[in-house]
Amino acid sequence: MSASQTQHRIIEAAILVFNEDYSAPLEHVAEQADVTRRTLHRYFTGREELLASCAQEMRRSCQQAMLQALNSSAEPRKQLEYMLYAGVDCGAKYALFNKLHSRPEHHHTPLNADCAAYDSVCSRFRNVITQLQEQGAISLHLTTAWVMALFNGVVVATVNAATAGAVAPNSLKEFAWFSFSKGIGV
Amino acid sequence: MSASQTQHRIIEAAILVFNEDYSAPLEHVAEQADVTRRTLHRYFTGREELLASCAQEMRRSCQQAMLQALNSSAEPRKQLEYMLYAGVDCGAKYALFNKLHSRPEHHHTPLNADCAAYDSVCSRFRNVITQLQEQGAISLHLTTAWVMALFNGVVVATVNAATAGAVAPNSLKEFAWFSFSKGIGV
DNA sequence: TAACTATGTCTCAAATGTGAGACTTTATGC
DNA sequence: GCATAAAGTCTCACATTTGAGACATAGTTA
Repeated sequence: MSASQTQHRIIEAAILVFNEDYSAPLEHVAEQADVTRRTLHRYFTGREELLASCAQEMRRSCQQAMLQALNSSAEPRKQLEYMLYAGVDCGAKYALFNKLHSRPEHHHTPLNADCAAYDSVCSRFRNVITQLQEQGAISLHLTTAWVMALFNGVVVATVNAATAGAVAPNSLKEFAWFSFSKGIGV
Repeated sequence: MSASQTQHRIIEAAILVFNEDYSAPLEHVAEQADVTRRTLHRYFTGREELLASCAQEMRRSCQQAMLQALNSSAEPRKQLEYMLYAGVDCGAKYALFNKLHSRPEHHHTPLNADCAAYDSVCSRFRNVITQLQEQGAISLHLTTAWVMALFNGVVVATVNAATAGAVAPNSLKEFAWFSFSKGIGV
């Protein structure tokens, strides 16, 4: 196993664990990554540094997936659909990315690259929703904030359904888009 | 402040905090409850005991609300609607109740009153969904597991929207039911 | 007011989590 | 197979969290 591979595996494990339990001991992360705590500490001096790496990875992954979704079509309806698939694909990354940036104790500043990326994604999202509302594709009585909250809720539902194994993985995206699109009146 | 009042306030605070961060230090719970950690420890000898009290309160509250919802109507469609409102009203209690009982590390046993209550609620839920599917009110290609996952996702969405203050509280239930009911094809 | 109760303050010991040094073992590539 | 890198083991010091005793203080009620 190469060094960067292990490092990446630890980050992925950390995102899974912290999404479930933000203050979980690093031992749990190490177990999830299938390494010892000693190895984890060789790559990350502490929780702060690990969290920073997670934040960076979540930003990179989510931003990339969302931008690709937006570039896949010029039609807002398709853009929204692909954004949902992107969120589902990112899974825990997307869930934690959102969770951390919408906490009351989160110190938001556009100077931080992660915050800027979050803002950017939210802004693009809002634009798509606004466009759909203008063309009457989204029920008018729903607010943009609710549509975004629902979007996140649907992603959380897929993450939970996937980890619980209660829903066939190849049906997840279909179910998610069906429920979300109908749920906002598209 | 009477003793039982304080005790209850601590439990409510703990449910809010643990729903956000399961391994949060008890200091955070004390802060949320607006008491000192010393006071918290007078009521609960430790984390385990506090968690047990939370589990009991979540069970009591969720079960009561769900049963009331089911008893409000004989029509499955109405029952489902009231169950969603019940979930939204319970908020973090419902969210954490679910979270804890659907964890892989959770040791499920029907002998435990909390587990039994969870099973009971799930079972009643499944019955309602099955009835609706039989009368063709729910899209046939959706599985029961997905409908339940979506239900939980919508409740999570309302909890987040409420704590973020992004959606007017008096619109939440209406939005939630609109999105959920359309989302499953009712 | 006096007695009682609930809570806060200060303190401390035990438990748990954290970070890293020193060395060994296991993979990996040449 | 040998050199090297990566990961494990054992160990320890330090920080944080946890649980509770001793006592002071505020609020409540007889």
